[in-house]
Amino acid sequence: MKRKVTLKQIAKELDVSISTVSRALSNSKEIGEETRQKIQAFAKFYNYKPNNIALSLKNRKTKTIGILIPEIVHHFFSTVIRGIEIVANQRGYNVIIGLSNESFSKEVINMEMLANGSIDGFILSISKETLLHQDYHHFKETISEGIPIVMFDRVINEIDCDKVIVDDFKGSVNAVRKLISTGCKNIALITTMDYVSVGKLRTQGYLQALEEGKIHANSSLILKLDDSLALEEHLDILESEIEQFFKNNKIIDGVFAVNELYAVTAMKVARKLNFNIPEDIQFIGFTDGVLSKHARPSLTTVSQHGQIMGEQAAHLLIDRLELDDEAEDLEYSEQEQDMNFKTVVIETELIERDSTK
Amino acid sequence: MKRKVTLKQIAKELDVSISTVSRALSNSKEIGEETRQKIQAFAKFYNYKPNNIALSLKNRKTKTIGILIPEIVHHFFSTVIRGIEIVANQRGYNVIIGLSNESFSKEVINMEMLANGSIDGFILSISKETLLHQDYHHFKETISEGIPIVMFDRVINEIDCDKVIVDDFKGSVNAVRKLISTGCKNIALITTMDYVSVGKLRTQGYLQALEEGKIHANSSLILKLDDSLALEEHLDILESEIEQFFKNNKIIDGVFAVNELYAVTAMKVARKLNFNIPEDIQFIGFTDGVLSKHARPSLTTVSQHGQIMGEQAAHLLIDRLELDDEAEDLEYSEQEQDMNFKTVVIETELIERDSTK
DNA sequence: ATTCACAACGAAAACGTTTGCGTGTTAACA
DNA sequence: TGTTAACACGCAAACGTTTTCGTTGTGAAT
Repeated sequence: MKRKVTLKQIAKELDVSISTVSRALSNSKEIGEETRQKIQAFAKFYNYKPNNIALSLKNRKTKTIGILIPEIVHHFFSTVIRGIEIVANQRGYNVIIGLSNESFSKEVINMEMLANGSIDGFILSISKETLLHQDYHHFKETISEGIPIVMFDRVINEIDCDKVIVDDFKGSVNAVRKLISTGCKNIALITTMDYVSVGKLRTQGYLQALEEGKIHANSSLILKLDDSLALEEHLDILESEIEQFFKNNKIIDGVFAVNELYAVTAMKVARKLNFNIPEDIQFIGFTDGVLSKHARPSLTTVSQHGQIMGEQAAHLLIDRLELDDEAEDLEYSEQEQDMNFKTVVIETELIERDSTK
Repeated sequence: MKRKVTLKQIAKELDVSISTVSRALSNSKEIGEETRQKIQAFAKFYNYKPNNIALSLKNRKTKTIGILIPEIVHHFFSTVIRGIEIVANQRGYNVIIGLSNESFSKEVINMEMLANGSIDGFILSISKETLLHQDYHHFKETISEGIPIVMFDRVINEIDCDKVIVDDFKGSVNAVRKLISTGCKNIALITTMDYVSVGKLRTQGYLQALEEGKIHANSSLILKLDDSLALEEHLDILESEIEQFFKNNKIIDGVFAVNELYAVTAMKVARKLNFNIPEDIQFIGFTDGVLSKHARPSLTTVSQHGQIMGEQAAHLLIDRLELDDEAEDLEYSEQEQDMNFKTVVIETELIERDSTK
């Protein structure tokens, strides 16, 4: 078990000073040709690699970014992570992951844990519980400590930082427009309780499209489901709720659901009730995942382009981190006033499959 | 932008030494009651938290574990990560993630990047390309540098380290037994090229079960698919390959597929060919994911219990890390001979759904 | 012979901690 | 009054780097 070799050891072995070794390895021309060669050869032989932790301490930056998300066994979130990881790696950063599991306290704990020097900045999506409590002190504190944050998907206006979102409103409008244009007259909305900002926006998009299409919104065609129903265990309850909903509203000829699971489940129920899809009733779901692609019939969806969101978020964060660097060099840090936060909006895309005409 | 406060700043402000501050905060009774109170109050007020990087450097351990996997947009792998994260957090560790994207070089780069002090140990699943090349030098080097590795799912015997696997052989035997016991006489196997160890084992399990059931293995009933066909873009090719396979072998009345996607796609094709499931033909897939649960009909699967695998892997790694600590304290590090590596085998579970009788 | 420039290298500080050891003060004891 | 022990605290090293600021030694120019 050969422990990793350090500058000090090389220096001792070659009977030179630590600084000489350091300089030789960085090809400084202050060091004589001969010694440089010797040191480099020795270092290569012993596979010397500078210790990241020591570098982090010295440079006061870790070159790693913290990702904080509610859940990882989730197609959308894992896609975002992939996007972040790709860009981070390209630009020389690592990613460290924290899961809030939709819990406020876990979000706070994780954040504080990572904020103590482990990371240079955060990319995060807010947990439902946090959105419910509307307690954002941990975000504010982190930012005030000089650690930049980039929020994606589930964001809040209250916090000043870079953001990456999709146009939930526009995406929903487009989806419902599609239903209208293919002849739907009674379009149902299946959604969650709307304390999650994106849910609210999707509902508004639905209403907007109806209005445009001169269709009177009918509140009995809106099914608001408790969030816990999204959990795997309650699949049967979810189905029966939707079944009841369909039975109470036989006129439904189009369904827009705010997530994939709701849409696919609704399709399943509709088929059970002997509806023909898409002839009798059409379906569109928000968020494109594996389920949509393999459902029968395959589901038309509004794609959020998770990977692109992740890539953009990573770029935003790293840009800011490296901009901060320069600012520090130039002693500019005083001008904190106009941080120039950006909000990048990713265009959604309607992926048409067999659940619509 | 209030930068994080350090011991030095507190010391200066309160006109005591750094060591006094450090001791006061750790409740050392070497410090007088009064000063201790004063320092603690001050620290709390300024929200002092020790800098993780400095601690890591001092303690020569980072309290973070590196996860290295081929892909993250993948139900099984993300489930494992969740398991790891839960245990890691419980035991005071963070997780940092690297994706190899099934590429050998990315695996090596990522590994070297993290091995330079960023992590205390690895939990990883080997990329396909690495398995193909059979080049394992990076694992060996990492281990020889004193960084422990825990492998899961895709493991190799050649490397001495802790491992967490499922009994792919037994799981497959059970699955095929199930098919036999429900009357299948001509059972097909849909698999990948078998340089991935788990694929080979699953094939062996299939053959074993056939033998037990006195069924003569028929090589034309084994469909070996190129790995690239698993990619999303080639879904249609995948379908047509399977369709051809079915048409060439009309006697098939049971299908065992080594992954969820193959099984679900095969079901889709079978339905298209007007087979009744499970009356005419039954299906079982290895690996339980979202697809299986929501397929029509829902797919009977062999669950690998990814989360449990992750939890076990994390426990194995952290146990070893903390055991190493003691060893160091006791100057025991010499006895490197018998490292006592464990291989934990997670029991698979046959989750019966509607694709089997 | 003296100065000077330059090449080649070393000492030490700094990043933020923890900790072994040393030291000064006080109070108790003989 | 002198010795000592307990107490309360400071110094400095160490973790592994990078980098600023010296400090040598050598050859050339004056």
